[in-house]
Amino acid sequence: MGPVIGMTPDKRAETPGAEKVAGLSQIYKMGSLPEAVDAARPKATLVDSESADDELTNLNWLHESTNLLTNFSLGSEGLPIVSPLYDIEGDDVPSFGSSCYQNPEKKSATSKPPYSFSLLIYMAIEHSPNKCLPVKEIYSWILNRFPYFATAPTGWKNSVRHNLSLNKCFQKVEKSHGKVNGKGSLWCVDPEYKPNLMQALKKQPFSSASKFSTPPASSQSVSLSPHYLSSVLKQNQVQTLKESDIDAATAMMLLKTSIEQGILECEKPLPLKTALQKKRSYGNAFNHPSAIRLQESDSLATSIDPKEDHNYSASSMAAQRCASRSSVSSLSSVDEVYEFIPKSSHVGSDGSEGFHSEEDTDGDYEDDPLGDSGYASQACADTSGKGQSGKKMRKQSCQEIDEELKEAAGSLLHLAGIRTCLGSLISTAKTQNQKQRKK
DNA sequence: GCAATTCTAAACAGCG
DNA sequence: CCGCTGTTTAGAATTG
Repeated sequence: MGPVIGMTPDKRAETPGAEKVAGLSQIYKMGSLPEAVDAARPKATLVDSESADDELTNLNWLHESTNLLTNFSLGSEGLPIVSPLYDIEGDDVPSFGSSCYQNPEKKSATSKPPYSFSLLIYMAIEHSPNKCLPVKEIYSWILNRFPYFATAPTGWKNSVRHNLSLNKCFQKVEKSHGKVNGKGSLWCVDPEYKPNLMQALKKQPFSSASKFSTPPASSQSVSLSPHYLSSVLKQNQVQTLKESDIDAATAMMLLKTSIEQGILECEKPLPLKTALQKKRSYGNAFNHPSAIRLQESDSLATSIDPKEDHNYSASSMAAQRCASRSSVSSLSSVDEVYEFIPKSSHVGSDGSEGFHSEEDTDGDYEDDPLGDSGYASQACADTSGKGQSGKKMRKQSCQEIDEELKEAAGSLLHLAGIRTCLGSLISTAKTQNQKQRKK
């Protein structure tokens, strides 16, 4: 987080919020003090960087944070304090900046959000009804939720754009359907990377509470990540059901194969390693034509991914590909999501192993697609010359894939819903039938 | 110490 | 021309 500290002295003098940030960045750096801490603490303590440092070393914050976790889960109004997560959970069509859940961020108006820009963008986009936002809307969402940026140096917008451009999690979608502002594009979250983003979110300070809190079963003190994930899932379900045309044929295939093999299978508690392997090979659970088609498209898309060349090493993209193969399934079952979270959260400190096992043969997996850290890998990217055109091609195919994914996911989700709904009906009908036969 | 990650700054081009 | 958007590069700080 040091960049602010790393600002040149003159720049720091220029920027009004800089001195605040310098102190607060210590808190941010910790990555363990959620904004709830800000809310529960006197602001003076926050601004005092020295005391923050002390707390860093003497671990008092840990004790505090355990207390704060209560507040963290439940706000004063009985609402989860982590509004972005809560929001996604609560509303299909989120309202911006007007509801009660905007307060938590505003409580920490002077503190830098404990989210990376990637996650901020992700949350902003996920909050949008269409899961697509122009840059301006992303700005405003962030501003709305994290007023810190209102006083922060304007460079953060540059950082947002920088992230959008460089981060392969975000796709640029040309405004084709008569959007109002002719300027700029819409930005969406690449569905391939949603699981990764969610995992990254899980790794954030807020969701680190899940490490302390009880499993999701405990209703009110439920960990946030499952909340978030399930809420995103719910939203995706609604979204896909609304937006996608459900291919009946595909649906039947899904009903016969994927659901049986995938969802049913994933409902069983699995050993960690098995679960992880299943995660990796989830594409296998979708061994129906459309799934195969998707996989093919997937590999096609990723194979021409210029970002892969530019931003990330091939090995990391292999991880992305692998993760992406499970993206549909990752969002297709709450059970699976829930199954995944606690395990991944205790697999490793960063939970990165959540998407793979040590036995991976697809390459060296890297779980975090969020960074713009590809700079280093540029050195080994000998195909970086593909540049823009390749990226556009990739974007196009990604859009196509996105559509296909939506369709498939929609079909699957829809059928899963039908299945669960009809399941009881069918079973009751069966029992009734059996009773009649017995008579 | 090093690599990876993240953030910030800046330059530049394209577009409205 | 100006402002916004998007891309790219460079550098600094942090973290594991």
